[in-house]
Amino acid sequence: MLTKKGKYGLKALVDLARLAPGETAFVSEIALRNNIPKKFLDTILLELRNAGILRSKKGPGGGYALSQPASAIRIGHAIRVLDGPLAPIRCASRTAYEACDDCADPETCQVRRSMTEVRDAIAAILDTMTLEQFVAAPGAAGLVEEDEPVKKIVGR
Amino acid sequence: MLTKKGKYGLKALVDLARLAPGETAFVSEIALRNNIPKKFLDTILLELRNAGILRSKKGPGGGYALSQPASAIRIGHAIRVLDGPLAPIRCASRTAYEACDDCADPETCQVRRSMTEVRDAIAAILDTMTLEQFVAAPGAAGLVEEDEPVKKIVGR
DNA sequence: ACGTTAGACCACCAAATCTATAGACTATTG
DNA sequence: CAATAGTCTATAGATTTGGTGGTCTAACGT
Repeated sequence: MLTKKGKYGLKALVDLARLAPGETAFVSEIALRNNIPKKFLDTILLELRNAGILRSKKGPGGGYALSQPASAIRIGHAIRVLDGPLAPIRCASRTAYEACDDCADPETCQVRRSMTEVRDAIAAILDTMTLEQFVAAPGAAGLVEEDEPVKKIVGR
Repeated sequence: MLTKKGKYGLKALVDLARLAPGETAFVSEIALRNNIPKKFLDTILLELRNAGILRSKKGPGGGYALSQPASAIRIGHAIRVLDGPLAPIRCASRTAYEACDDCADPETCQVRRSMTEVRDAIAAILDTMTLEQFVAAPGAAGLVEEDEPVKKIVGR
C-alpha cells in the first residue's frame, strides 16, 4: 500500500520538479498547492532530505529543492524511503528480505513465489520510472481518458 | 501489502487444493499443517466461504473444501476478498475506485497515473494466475533461487 | 554588528484505524 | 450427544496521520 505519506511525498516531488532550476520552494507553499497538512509535509520532506533526495536551506530565502536533476531520481527509491519495501510481503523483498516465522521452508512457499513475481513487476515499473518521466506524463503514458490540457501551476 | 490474513488465506487455499476431489478438511487440520492460529483461520475461511470460494459443512464429518475446481479460482479474487483492492492506492483501483480528498483533479494526478500502471501490472499477474497454477509451481515457475537474470520490462 | 525574523528542524503527543488474536457461546448435523 | 462450523465481543499492539510547541540557523534591515 502506498500510504498518504508516500503519496504526499510524491506529490511534493512533482511540485519541486516543476520549479525552474536553482529555484527553491517553502514547505508552506508546497503544502498549500497540494492540499497537504503543513506539519506532516515537514516530516516527509525531512525524510526525503535525509535520504539525499532533497536538499534544503534554512533562513529567509531558504526552502527545499531537488538535490539531483529529476531524471536521476527514481520513483521506487522515494517510495521505499517513505513507505518501506515495495514487495507486498516481506519474504518477497529483495532489498529487505525477512523470513516469515510461520513458513517452514521459504524455498517451497507458493505464496512467496507468486509474491516475488508481483514484486518484480512492481519494481520493474517503479525503479525504472524517473521523476522526470513521472512529471512529464501528461498524455504520454498509458492512461488517457480525455483531452485534459495539462494544467500548469505557474506562479504563486 | 499482503497482510497475514491474506497470506494465511492463500496458504489455506493451497492446502485445500491439494486434497483429493470430494475430500474436506477441518479448520484445525489446516491450521496445524500451516502454522496458522486456529481462531484466526476460522474467520479467514469464513470470509472465503461467504465470497463463494469455499464451501463448508457443519457437524461430524464436516469441514471445508473448495467450492470450484482449483483451475477456476483466481488468486487475485481471493486476495481482494481478504485484503481489499489490489491497487496500491484507492484512486488507482478499478474494482473499488474512490477519489482522494486532497486531489483537485484525479485526471491529471501523476501519482494516480503511475499507480494505475502498477495496479495493472499486479492485476495482470494475480488475476491470471489460478489456484491450480499456484499449487503446481514447485520449481517450475519463474522463480529461480540463484541470481535472477529475469527482470524484464516488457512494454506497457 | 546586531537584533529580527522566516523558515527548516526536532521531539513528543494523540486520535483513529488496522492487525492479529483470544474466549465464550450458538447452531447444525451425524 | 459430540464434533465441528459459525458468531459475537474484546483487546493488545502497531501503524498511520496528523498536531503542538518549541529550537536552531542564516539572511536582511537598521
